[in-house]
Amino acid sequence: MLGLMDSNYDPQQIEAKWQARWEAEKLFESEADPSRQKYYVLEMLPYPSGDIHMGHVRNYAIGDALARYQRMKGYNVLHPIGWDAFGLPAENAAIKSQRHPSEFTFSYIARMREQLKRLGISYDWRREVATCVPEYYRWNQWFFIKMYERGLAYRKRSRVNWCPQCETVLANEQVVDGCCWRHEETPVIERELEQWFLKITAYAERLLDDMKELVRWPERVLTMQRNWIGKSLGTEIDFSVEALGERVRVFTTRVDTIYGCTAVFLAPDHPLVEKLIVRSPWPEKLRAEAERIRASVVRARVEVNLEKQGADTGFKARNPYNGEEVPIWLANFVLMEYGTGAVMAVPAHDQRDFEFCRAYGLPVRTVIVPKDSAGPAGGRAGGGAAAANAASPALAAAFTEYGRLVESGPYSGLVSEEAIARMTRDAEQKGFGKGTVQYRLKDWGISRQRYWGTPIPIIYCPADGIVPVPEADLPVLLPSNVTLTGKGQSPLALVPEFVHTSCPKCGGAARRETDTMDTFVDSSWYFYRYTDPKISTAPINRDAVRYWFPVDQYIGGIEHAILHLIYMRFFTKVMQDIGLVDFSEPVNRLFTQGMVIHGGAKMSKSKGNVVDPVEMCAKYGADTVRLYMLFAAPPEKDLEWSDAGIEGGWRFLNRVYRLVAKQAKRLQGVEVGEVSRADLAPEERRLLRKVHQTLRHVSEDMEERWHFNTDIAMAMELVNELSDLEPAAEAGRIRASVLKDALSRLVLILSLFAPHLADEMWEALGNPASTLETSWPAHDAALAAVEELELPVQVNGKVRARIQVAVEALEDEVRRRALDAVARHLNGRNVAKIIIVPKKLVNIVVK
RNA sequence: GCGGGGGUGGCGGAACUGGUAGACGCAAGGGACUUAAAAUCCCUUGGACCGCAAGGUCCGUGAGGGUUCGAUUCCCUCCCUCCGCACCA
Repeated sequence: MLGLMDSNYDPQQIEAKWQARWEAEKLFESEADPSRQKYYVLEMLPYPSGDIHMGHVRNYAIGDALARYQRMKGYNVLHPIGWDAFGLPAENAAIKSQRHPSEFTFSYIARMREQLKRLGISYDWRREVATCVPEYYRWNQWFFIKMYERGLAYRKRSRVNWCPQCETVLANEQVVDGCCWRHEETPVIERELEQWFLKITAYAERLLDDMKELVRWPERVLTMQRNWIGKSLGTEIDFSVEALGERVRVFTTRVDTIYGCTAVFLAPDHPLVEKLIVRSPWPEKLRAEAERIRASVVRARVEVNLEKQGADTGFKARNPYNGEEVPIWLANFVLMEYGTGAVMAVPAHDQRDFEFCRAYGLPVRTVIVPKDSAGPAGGRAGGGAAAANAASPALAAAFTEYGRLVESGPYSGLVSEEAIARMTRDAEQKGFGKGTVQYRLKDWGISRQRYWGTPIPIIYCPADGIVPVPEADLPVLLPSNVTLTGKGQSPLALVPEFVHTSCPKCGGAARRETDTMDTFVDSSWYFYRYTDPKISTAPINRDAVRYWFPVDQYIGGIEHAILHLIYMRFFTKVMQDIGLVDFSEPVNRLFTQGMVIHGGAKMSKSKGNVVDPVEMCAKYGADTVRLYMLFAAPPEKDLEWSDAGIEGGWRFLNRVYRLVAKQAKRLQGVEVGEVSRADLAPEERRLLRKVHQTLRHVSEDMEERWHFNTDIAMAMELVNELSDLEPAAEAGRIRASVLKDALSRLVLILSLFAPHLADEMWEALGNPASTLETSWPAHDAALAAVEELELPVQVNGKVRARIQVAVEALEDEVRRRALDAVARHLNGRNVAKIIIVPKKLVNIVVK
């Protein structure tokens, strides 16, 4: 005799019992098996911050519902978890308390692991990965060296975001509105540092192109990535600076406007600026101007809508198209990091140039008119353009659209599109320019002046220069005896035995790189490691990857749309080029869940609005918490936490428990046979109809839509129906076998959302195995079907009556019944048309 | 400014491909059980109006227009809100 249920629902006891049993029976473990179809469910790995929060619970409850469903559907499911274990928070905590970051990290991992286990998520814990152990990070180093060998990792001096409070570099993503994410009042300043970069820009085109494979990714994420990459087609044009015998190259997407160019603007840190200063009759003054403008660029990163500032260099550049000389100005809105760091100023057709030129009294010359404007056909010089130019001081804004060229020499009369093509070709033929592609995407700066990360495996030798650590010498271990000061300098630089080494090439004294890697490197490939987490001869096991990849479903927060989710795609492409994998995109389907908010704001310690999942589990049990996380909102939307709401979930599970507990004893030994519609009593029919309708809804929803809130709502309706029919069951009008069939299917549905309770009830109904080992039940369309339905009858679109008709009722009958039902609303008017939508409604149109 | 979500009862939300708006849950009110409370169970619950009642009428998915027999759903204009990017040439 299998266990029977107590009269009271005790989630603590039930959940402990089933978690122990699942673990003992290794229910969540899976192995590659080519004879079976696989399904890889992946959730974004958490940072071990100490405690799980509701956002985690939501993420993992979604993943677990899917993992359980796919397992019951017969797939060989891989469902792993790990730890994004390097990072600044542990280092800061360590500085504060004079302990070691690894202490924090590992104790937090242990704590969070227990918390996750308390939730009963179906993870294969044998595959757990922590990114801060040498067995893992050595492969970060290995990837780095592979990239270095291919020219994809390089070193250059560059500007970094620096927080004066933290005294350390911040990643771009740690800069919020120009300020430090941890010191919201502290503006980030710029510093120049030697940095290691990964050449993600070399993959810009493939990152864009392969998006066509990502048909199962949210459009939102793809759009964000597309904008982030920011491809734009344009033309580079050389202007000659005859006074210096130099050329300055500008980038423009609107070469068609070049006859309207009235200046050339340089970024204040453009390399030409120094040469101009040297040759200037007023070098001191120009240098001071350049400094002033440069400072205002820095400020522009903090403040929005900064005023345009500039300075005339006194030099001129010649426009190769019309031979005209225009002044060279420094401008604070021109960025050295984009394009060539120099632009041609066309105030009539670019809003920024317009504002600048107006502020400094530079001329504005119209060379594009609207295509449909009534100017002289062919746009010969004079006429419309002259009139437009005469009026230009009154112009309120630049005309930035495509149009027709005027006053543009041989190109006058062309439309912009045509002019761009022809003028670019001419520039190429005459050798003063070329068509080109620019991206906003910048190379990924991965150097961090921090301790708690992967050491960059590079040695600097006075004789041999930059020398990568040989593969055989990996890993470069992170030393443990460091002093963490948080004072701006790489902590590793203060560890002599780490820094001092010998050159792998010449054996002479050399020193190591002391920066560590951005932790986004760690998370760019961790999901490969799960397929064989212990492999020590290579970063990944190719056979295992071949079987398990691609990830069928990835689930996580939208905040990683252009960070982790683009780095991860980049890494896979590099891995493809190295020959590690034979595909270019690692994730088939991506799902981004909404945030958990409370009192209108994202839960956070600083706002004091955090609801602790551990406390909630102690109060209601994991099943209730998980159920509520799935019920309160569709998963892609933000979810507002509600104390009353979770009470509702708790009440529902109690109702189900009582319902099943009451019947379990008499149903335990009952055989459930095949039922056919014909031999069902009316109340049996009614019950099974609801059962199969619910099952149909949930089955369809789990495949595609994932509106778990509606699945649970349907399960609640089914429970309501069961309660309503309880008297009929007690009176024997519903046979035990039918009732057991209904309850069994309800339990299997609930096992996706409240697995512990489901297994408890499943056992009490006489089943020795877990719900997870049971096949997902098919729904019976005949049983789900309705025989009779209520049709609304509209008159001119307004519901005036409802009629009961048999599903198979003929149109004639429906029409006749409908007309009868609304006779009094027709009062003599002519029926113009009757629209019958089968099984939906009747609409009678009268005049 | 550009790009992308979103706006439905007192609240969270449902309505999947243009076909009964408000499923399910919460909250609220009433009732049953109880000495009482908790728990549980039952009933009511978008708004306005008519009716003793049975029942009925009108309005209603951010606003205004349009297409359609029929619009929360499609089209146009606008408002509000959230998110991302933001002087990218």
